[in-house]
Amino acid sequence: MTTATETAPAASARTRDAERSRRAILAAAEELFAARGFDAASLGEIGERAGVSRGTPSYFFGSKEELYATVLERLAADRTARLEPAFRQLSQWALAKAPTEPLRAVLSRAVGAYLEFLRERPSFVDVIEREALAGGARLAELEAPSTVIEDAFGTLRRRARAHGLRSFDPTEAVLCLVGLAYLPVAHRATILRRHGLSLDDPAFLRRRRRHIVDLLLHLIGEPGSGGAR
Amino acid sequence: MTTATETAPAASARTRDAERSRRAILAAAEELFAARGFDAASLGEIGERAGVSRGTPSYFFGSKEELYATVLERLAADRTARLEPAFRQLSQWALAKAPTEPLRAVLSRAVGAYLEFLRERPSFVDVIEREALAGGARLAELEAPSTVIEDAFGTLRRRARAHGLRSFDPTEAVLCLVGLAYLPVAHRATILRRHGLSLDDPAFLRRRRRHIVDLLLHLIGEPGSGGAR
DNA sequence: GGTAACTTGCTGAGTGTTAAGTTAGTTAGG
DNA sequence: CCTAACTAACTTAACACTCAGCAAGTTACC
Repeated sequence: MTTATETAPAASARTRDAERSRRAILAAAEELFAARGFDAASLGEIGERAGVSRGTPSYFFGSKEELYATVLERLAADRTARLEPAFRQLSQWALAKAPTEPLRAVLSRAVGAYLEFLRERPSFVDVIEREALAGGARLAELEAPSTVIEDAFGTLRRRARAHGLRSFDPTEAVLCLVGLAYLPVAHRATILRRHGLSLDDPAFLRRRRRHIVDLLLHLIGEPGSGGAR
Repeated sequence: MTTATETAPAASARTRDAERSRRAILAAAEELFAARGFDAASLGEIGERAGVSRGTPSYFFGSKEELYATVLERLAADRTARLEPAFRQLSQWALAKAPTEPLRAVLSRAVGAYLEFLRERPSFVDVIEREALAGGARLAELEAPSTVIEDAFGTLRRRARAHGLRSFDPTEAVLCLVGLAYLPVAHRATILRRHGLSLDDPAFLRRRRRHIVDLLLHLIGEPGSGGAR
């Protein structure tokens, strides 16, 4: 499995670019940490996938541990950036005196953003799953824990009475959303496959989104949450 | 960290008992495969925890792979044995012409059994999570896939009209139950801890059970599922 | 004494980290 | 403009370690 770089030495641009190398190493590390876990992902393979040598990841990031921390930070930042718009709209809906939109519409966009993010970035789910299995110590070291979802449901809860909602527990809402959204991604290779479902099927994702919104509205206590599918 | 076995050679009963050793090895292997995963769990440590030597696990189970397969089989069998009674009652409720109990009661027992099993046997959840992360190839090799939950919801769906239930999708019900029940166990070290919750808190487990039953009844379409908490 | 139930020594493969070596880019001085 | 001096960006090699699997040995029990 040797790469044929020697046979094409002058062709491809083999220029030195630290930023490019850093990014390539981070991307490779994210994939491999997600696929194999911290211990089983070797710096050699990370370097190989990034197109650099065995020692380069250490050269740039100091240690495997620091490289991993950087991967975690990038994942958290990307998640926040992706979810913030939709979930801030949810908070704003709750804060409005007379919202112009139905709650279902705003909530559906938030759930949709979450599902899309998880689907586009399965590495995120895998790394988080592995963190959970490892005790979550490294994840807890993150300084920016990203509470976008918690904040939105917290605001919604505080303004529940004003909108005729139940006095639901925001934590339960978070557990509900996360549980239902994570599972199909985390278990795409086991449970989902056993039921003949796939994350690549848009119809399944649409159903799942509507389903989650339905359950959340029921939990939150939106009056019109029952009825036909 | 050497054990002081040499200083007390004759005292403890060091009798030879193949069946006892097998069981001890299986238990140790389950714990370590759950805690560290297939690759990172070493046969040496498994032997140490089981009170035998490095080579004994291989002696009894041939290879690490076969030992792992045996652990998987035992987990699946234990799960089936534990869930079958409660979920069969659910099927029987659906098959009955005029059930004497409300659906909520039977469903609550089934959900309760599932939650209790997961809580008592976190190794089960961890091993399954690791299987999902590893692609689930080894899990798929199991000959007895254990469809207790699927069967119950399938029967319920087939008899839905007779009980005034919605024509719900049984797979969605499974995903809902599994997602909501797995998450708190799988992420006990991350999400749960961050929200100050613990699986050791009986009140939390009771709330969770009621919550899951509520959402399932809503999904299934039980008319009286709404209302006060 | 014979066999099942183990234990111990060995081997080859693979790991993270470090240190030394090498090469490409950059810049200052003429 | 040109080139020598310098620095940043890597590569290669070595070290100390762990592991699974095998083979050979040892011990306990019928």
